[in-house]
Amino acid sequence: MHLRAYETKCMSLQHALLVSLAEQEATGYDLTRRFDRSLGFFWRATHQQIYRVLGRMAEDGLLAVRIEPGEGRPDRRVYAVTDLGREELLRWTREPTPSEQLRSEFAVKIRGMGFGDEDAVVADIRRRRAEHAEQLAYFEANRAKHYPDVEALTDEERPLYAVLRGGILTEQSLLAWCDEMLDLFGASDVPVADTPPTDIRHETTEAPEASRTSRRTA
Amino acid sequence: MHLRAYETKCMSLQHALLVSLAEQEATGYDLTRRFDRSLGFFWRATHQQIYRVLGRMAEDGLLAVRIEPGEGRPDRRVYAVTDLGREELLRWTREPTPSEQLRSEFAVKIRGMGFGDEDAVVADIRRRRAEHAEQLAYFEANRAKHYPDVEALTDEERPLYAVLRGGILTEQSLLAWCDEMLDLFGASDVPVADTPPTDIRHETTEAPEASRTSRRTA
DNA sequence: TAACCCATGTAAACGGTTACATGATTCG
DNA sequence: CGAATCATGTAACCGTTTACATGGGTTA
Repeated sequence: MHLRAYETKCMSLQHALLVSLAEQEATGYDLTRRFDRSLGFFWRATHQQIYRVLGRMAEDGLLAVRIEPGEGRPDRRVYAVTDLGREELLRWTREPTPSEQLRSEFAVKIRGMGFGDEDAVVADIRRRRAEHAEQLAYFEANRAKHYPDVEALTDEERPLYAVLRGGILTEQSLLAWCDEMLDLFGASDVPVADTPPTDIRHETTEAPEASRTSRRTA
Repeated sequence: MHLRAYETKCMSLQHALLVSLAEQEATGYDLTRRFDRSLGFFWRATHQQIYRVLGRMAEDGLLAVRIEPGEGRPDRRVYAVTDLGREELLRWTREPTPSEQLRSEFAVKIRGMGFGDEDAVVADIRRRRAEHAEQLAYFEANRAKHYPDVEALTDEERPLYAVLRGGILTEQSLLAWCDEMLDLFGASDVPVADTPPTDIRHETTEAPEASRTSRRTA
């Protein structure tokens, strides 16, 4: 069978889909919702993109499609990983993952703040601090709920926990950066008002939860 | 004057170029090298892309071009920010910066490791740990050299320092994540060999505290 | 009855990457 | 003499985003 040229390059949505479908077969619609939730924090994708890539993967034999006729609504096209797909998954885990270069418009703006409205940039830092605090609280609540005891993790849970910890560490780091900058630019005296102490750690069982639409991590 | 549709959208390379040119006028070639260096860790761009965007920005009146004839080699096209460009820069600093969704193939791979070669993934974690340690050491050396005293920073230096700290915190966080995962997946007994304790910290000569990224509380 | 969910798609535009091309100068 | 530097570009491709489209079922 032929290999498309781009299969050798990044093409990561494909692998994200393979992982998600290896966990559980699904339709494009299902996957879209999964990407809106747990997986979505680390890899976002729109339904248009997902449908297109699913189609290509099926063509390439990585996925098998089963069509469930729907009355009135369009047929459900349920995708499952084939043997070839599993081989590709195995191959992929064996190759080194290139370090993604971080690309931060925020950092560029900080760097350029001297040429613009400094007060506005400081306000933006404060706004983002609140965002990161909220996201962190959400992750932490998730962790406390699903993985209360690190020692008791099963083999299946461990990778999910690891990824969640990645999110937590990332948010903690961004939050700490914002705090440091607010201190540096002399704006720490303005009350932040909305979020409790920055560093929510492990055993804490309180966790606000609050304004979150999506929950759960499958 | 007309506005292109995409000026209202992200279009961030444009702003990165505005910032860089506001600091110092330059040719496309100069900018390419700048993006390979300091600025490049937070925003990478190839020369092709830079030339294209520079051309468009000049068309739109954000930049002025001065042509210095070169003998033999192509003319130097030196770009400088116009008043309109400075206005755009000001406008940009006043609008909130959308949180960039992080997109990590690495996280996806961790999540899917159960369907692939787990040992290979653990090896990959170890490899990336070393990369982050190296990058962190580089940043930290940079900081020690250029900004040895936080209290003594000038107004011009402060944003540059802030951005560098962002890089340091990011790398510390990724490094801590790798360490945590190596511990979690029971591979910490394999010697890492190359880098000293995770947490290189600022002036603080206090206790190391080991793999922890953020401190502080508002 | 209005809004949202299910479920699929097409089309166009844009941003970014890679490959290819040119040609003089300087340095080891 | 070969490699790297200076300095600019074209062309093609790919991934991603946004807008638009369809149409029945469920719920407030």
